Amino acid sequence: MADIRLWNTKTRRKERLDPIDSGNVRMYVCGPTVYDRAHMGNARPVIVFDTLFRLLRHVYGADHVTYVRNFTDVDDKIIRRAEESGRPIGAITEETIRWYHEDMGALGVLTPTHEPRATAFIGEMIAMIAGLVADGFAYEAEGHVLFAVEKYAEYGALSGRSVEDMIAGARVEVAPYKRNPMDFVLWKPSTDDLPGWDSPWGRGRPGWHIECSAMSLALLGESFDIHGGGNDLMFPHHENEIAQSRCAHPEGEFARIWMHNEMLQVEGKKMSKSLGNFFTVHDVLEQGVPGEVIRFVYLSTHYRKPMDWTAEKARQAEKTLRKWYAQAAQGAAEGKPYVGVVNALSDDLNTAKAIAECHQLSLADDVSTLRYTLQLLGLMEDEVPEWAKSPDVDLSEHEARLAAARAAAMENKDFSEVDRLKAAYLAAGVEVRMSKGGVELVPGDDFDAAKLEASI
RNA sequence: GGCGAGUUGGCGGAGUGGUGACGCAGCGGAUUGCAAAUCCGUGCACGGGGGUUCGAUUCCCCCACUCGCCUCCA
Repeated sequence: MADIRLWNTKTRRKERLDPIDSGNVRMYVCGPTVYDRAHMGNARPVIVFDTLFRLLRHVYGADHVTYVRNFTDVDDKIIRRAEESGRPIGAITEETIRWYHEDMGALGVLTPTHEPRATAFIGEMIAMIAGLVADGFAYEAEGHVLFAVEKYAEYGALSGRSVEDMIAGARVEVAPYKRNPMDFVLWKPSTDDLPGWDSPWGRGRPGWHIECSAMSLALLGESFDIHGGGNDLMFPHHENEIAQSRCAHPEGEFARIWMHNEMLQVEGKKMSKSLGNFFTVHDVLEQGVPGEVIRFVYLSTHYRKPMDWTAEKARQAEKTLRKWYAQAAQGAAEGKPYVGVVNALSDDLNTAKAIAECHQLSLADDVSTLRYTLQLLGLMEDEVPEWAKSPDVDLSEHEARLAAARAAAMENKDFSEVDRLKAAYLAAGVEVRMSKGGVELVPGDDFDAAKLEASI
């Protein structure tokens, strides 16, 4: 069995993955707040952890991995969106979840084992909060329930901060009912016009962080193997999750290995609406960039490094993928992924190295291994994607015509007709291959049948 | 101000205490009527300064620059 080593943010070291139960390897990844289309940045952790999910399934068996990625469907951003649009919250979240599945599916992302919605686990959240209050880790104040960070000595360990330092930074929300400025909300009151659930502290709704603690407990248990997300979540979200879960269940370990991906940039700059470089995944797909190309570009940078999305990278990725797909299409029905790629992925998900190994498979023309390796990487399913298939057209008459013209030209040394035909074919997106062996016409991805007929 | 990440050839991007992958582009060659495609070959880099070491791009320190987080933005 391959030895999987992963960088653990918590210990700041690469550690060997030693599953608590190798018959059920468990991973939790923070999913989206569903109020709008997923943007290109959102897609990075999705692709990164999907690739890890695929590796785990390959190593431990598809039935021995449990992957949980939540939907946050109760949140102030959603409430705001509902107020702005006049649409019901449920309609917004349902629509957004549907979009999410469509867009991520286009990127070759597998559906996780469980995709829990926060609103389906309110009871579990209330139970956990009640326990924290009962044990003195949390307190009620003005309808809110707050976690008292001073009660958890290791608060800040994940992100390398101390409560004192953070207070000195003085960029925390000022709220008079907080005992410590760093205390965070577990439960907050809802007015009648806002979504709310009955609780021991009155009608209200959960704070953001508690859902992940409650849902990971319900679906993965007190201790599980991997917890992932973007590094912007490291503080405060993950720090707060740890505090809640460890205090609620001190006998559990919560997550053993914490993984965080770096952020995405666009053409060297932070993606932002004001810079006009803000794209949703849907936008990019609509522009005609195939999902496999997006995925390839993401995989070409290691997940712990900042990644720059550029049009040039997409162009090169498409070129490479077309070449590989043409080879993979010839692969045998049975095969296995390349061990060099499995090893690269096993070394802290070195996807860039994995792609380099694929180049070697391509060079060696090992079409079957390439095929199953691309499948492991999520770059193709059973078949080559439609967009990468050659247009199904019969150019044999044109080939014969060009061959005849060429033969004649060889005799009389007048190549004008050959050159004219060649130029016309090229203009119509047909690749012209002439050699001693004969003439071959290959329709390219920009093949235009109408243009071909018009110009010949 | 605090915490963290990064700085490798023209571009992208791995990696290592001792001849620095791979891809794209470039250059040379084979091939071609000329090309294209393909194949073969090839030049080019470890931000700056110290230190440890027989030897550092790789370890340590300092500096510069870039970026992220600290505002429930992945």
